[in-house]
Amino acid sequence: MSDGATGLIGTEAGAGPRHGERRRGIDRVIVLLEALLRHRAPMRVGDIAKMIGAPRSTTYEIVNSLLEAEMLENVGTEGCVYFGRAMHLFGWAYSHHNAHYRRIIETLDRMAAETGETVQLCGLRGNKYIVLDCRDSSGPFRISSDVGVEVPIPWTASGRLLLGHMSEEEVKDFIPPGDYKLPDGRVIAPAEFFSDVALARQQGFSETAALADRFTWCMAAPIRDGHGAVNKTLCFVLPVDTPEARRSELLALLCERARGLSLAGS
Amino acid sequence: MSDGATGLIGTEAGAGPRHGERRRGIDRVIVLLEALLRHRAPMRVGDIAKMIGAPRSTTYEIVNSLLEAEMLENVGTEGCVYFGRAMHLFGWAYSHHNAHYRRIIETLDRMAAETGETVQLCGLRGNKYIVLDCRDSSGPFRISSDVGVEVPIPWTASGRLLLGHMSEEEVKDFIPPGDYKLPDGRVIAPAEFFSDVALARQQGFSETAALADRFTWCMAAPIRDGHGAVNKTLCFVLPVDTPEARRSELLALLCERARGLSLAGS
DNA sequence: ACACATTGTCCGAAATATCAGACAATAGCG
DNA sequence: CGCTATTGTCTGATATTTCGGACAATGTGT
Repeated sequence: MSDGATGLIGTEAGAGPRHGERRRGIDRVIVLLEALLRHRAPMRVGDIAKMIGAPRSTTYEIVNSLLEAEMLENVGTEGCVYFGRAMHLFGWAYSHHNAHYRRIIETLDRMAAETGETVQLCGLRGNKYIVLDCRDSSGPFRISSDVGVEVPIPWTASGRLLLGHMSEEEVKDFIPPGDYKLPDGRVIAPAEFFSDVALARQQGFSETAALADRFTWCMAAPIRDGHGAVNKTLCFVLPVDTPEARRSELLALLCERARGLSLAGS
Repeated sequence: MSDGATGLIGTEAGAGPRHGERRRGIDRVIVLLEALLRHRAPMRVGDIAKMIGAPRSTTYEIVNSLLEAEMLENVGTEGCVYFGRAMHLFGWAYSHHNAHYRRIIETLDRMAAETGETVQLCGLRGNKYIVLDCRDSSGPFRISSDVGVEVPIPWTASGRLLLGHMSEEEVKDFIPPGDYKLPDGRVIAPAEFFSDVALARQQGFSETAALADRFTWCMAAPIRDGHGAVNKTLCFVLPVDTPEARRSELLALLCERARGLSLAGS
């Protein structure tokens, strides 16, 4: 999925209110949509209610309103709902409105076509890493990239760049201790991660191998905003056994394109 | 944009309530998002309030909540807001969850790459036509396709297929009389449109020239669901002077791919 | 400088949403 | 079949949201 992570990070959207605590409908809507995104699959209304800690009748009311608006839609025959067409339209409006983002999308398309590899646009969401957009390779090694899935930052090449503006202390406070444990049980020493962050900052790119996914090699380069800040990265996700010469070539391309997408002043 | 229409159809989302009529926050959210989608550009909060007929303080409250949730984001320096990153993530979840939709997206990609033309997935929204997804051509004749923009049905090749399940009477009642007037002032006779619908139903495809846009030729083929219903179409938007041989070739490809995307039972 | 318009926030009372629970219908299990 | 669980909807009173208006600050135009 993201910088090669292959597992769904199961975190319940458990920020439900104490029993009886009233919440505005709007806040319920927001929590419901977040929970559904985290779940990544259609859910029954009763389960949604349990998941977000809302009364069943309220949840039905909200879901029915969102169904009517096509922000949700019914899926299958067992009373499940998931995101609806309207979300796709809103999302398209978001991603195609902004000229910069459009350039990013075109770059993703071009790079995937030119190289036959998986290309991703990545960023942070809270204290987690996410893939924001992706063009999968058309080659035999297909990475299944889950846009929007939250992944622990230390698992990722991008993460090492995206925290470059933070001091060691700040990074330490930002990342939950449990996030240093990889999917296969290995643990990244925080000190090692901090020096990776420093190295990425100095080099202007970052590479990781077999962290989130034992079979992938990930490389990331920063896209800088007008103030020099890095809040998005451009990444390749490669088979771990990609020859070094090929990797060098791809890294050079990645850095060049990311630099091209960086805004003036950087 | 859609089946070649080149103008933004300015319709105010003027279904605001009578003054003083209380509305739930949720309903306000839905109306606000719809209005913003119709507007297609960032708006100031005061203007949104006017547009949807809501009190300014309520609108500020709602916008602030949606900003916090990243469903909206600030744009520029003049207090404008537009859709936010969370929408993109919700939309991606929608369009990549469903295996059928994923196949459609892949087909769009492939057809655009193979032909160098603009390919669209189209459908209805209420009594208007919209482009649901699109892959623009990489050639010199770039169609600017606005996914989500509502367009009068008689302006489009797809529209002639999407109403195929309706009787003449039903079509007549469904389409507002003003929708037969083209962007350049010409008027389509309803009787002519009805027979176009019948012909499209019989032929299993539809072609129009220079309707929504004087410079484009549009062809559409139906994607049938498991019950044989047509609620999506696959389209090409071509330069109006495309040679007939080329058009025949593209039409054959279009029909074949649309058939391939149609679900069993059709 | 002045006048007017807009922005973002705050306020309080009337309107009503939200909650917890109930009900009927349906589904699933032993 | 009986029992339990779940679903979708309905109910009414308390909690609180929504509305219209006000205020201070800022912006715009003459």
